[in-house]
Amino acid sequence: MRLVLHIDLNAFFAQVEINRNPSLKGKPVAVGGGVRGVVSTCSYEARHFGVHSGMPLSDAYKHCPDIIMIPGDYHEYSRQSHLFFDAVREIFPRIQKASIDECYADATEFFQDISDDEEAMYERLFDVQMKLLRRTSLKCSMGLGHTKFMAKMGSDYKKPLGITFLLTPQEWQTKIWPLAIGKMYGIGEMTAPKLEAVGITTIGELATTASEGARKALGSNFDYLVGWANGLGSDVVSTESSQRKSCSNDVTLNQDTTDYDELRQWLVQCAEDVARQIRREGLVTRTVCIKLRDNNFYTETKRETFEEYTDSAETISFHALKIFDAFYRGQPIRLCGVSVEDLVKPSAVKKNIQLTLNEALADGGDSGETK
DNA sequence: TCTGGGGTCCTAGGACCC
DNA sequence: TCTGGGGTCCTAGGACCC
Repeated sequence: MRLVLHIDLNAFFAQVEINRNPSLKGKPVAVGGGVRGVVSTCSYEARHFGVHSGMPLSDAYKHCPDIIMIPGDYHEYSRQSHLFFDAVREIFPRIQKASIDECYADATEFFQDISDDEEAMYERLFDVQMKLLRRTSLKCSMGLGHTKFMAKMGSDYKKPLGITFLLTPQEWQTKIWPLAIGKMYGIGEMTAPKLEAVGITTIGELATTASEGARKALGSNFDYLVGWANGLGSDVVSTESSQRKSCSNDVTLNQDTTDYDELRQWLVQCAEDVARQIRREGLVTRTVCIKLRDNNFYTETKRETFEEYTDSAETISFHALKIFDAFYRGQPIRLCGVSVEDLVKPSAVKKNIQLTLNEALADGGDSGETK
């Protein structure tokens, strides 16, 4: 059986901020901002006050009036993420990045000589954790199991700096089965209440269910989720970095607006940002989508697919505005944005691609900016 | 001063073609 | 003159995750 390790950077953004400003150490710190923003990540001290990611800033201040709010520096987080995972890769050559702050590693060979001695394995993993901490000043927690799902549940089990083994059915059933169903990766805030309504409140209850109600609540996801709850699932750590499929930029306005021209200007700005990003990455698109969220938090998306692939800001803006004109009805808008889908490398496109002259010139260069 | 921003995957239905 | 079946593409939205 393969051994899969999941590594999760604990309160990653907050850690980065504390590392570069040690006076924040031991204090309730949150990364987040904007007039109508939410907490992106917060320190464990802030969590003691009940603050958590996704919480509106106004609520965070209510829970913890002294919270130190820091606007995010995502370039820096991305840079440190790369440094961290480069360090991981030196120890585990086969890793699969799952997000900016977590990855899976194939640890089968790493433990090959001691795979029957959990104590020795634990010590070896603890050494890795400390080595990574010394090297990057970043704390991580780790989970070890036979599938990616098991490893993921393990790294979440104890934070920060936790190490959790889920290698035997006993470990799995004593540690994971008692957890609330909402703690299961893959069960979100829409599905958890449905399962609770049919009497399934823990992961163990899902694992052993024979309930028709549960089958109905989960629909086509029933089989694999019950499998996961029983420790089944994929153990394939895929090392190739996957090509991104979409790129988006949206903005929550400081105040709701019905101003047609203002909304158009925001959309153009979002379209330009998206075009800049895909050009930087050497990608082209043929589907443009706009998103509008109204004052009731009702969100609509509309998209259009066209013949020719493009990376032109003008073309993307043109389509975004065309869609907007066709369906905006004057309701107060709190968020608008543009995304592009069907992203591909130009070389993968058989049909002729329309690149503007400027953008074609910028293609090999550093700056994708035109006009 | 309720509810960010950036993603992924999936589903269902309609249009269209043979 | 009453209506198949299969396949693909496109669209809109749901759910989830960090």
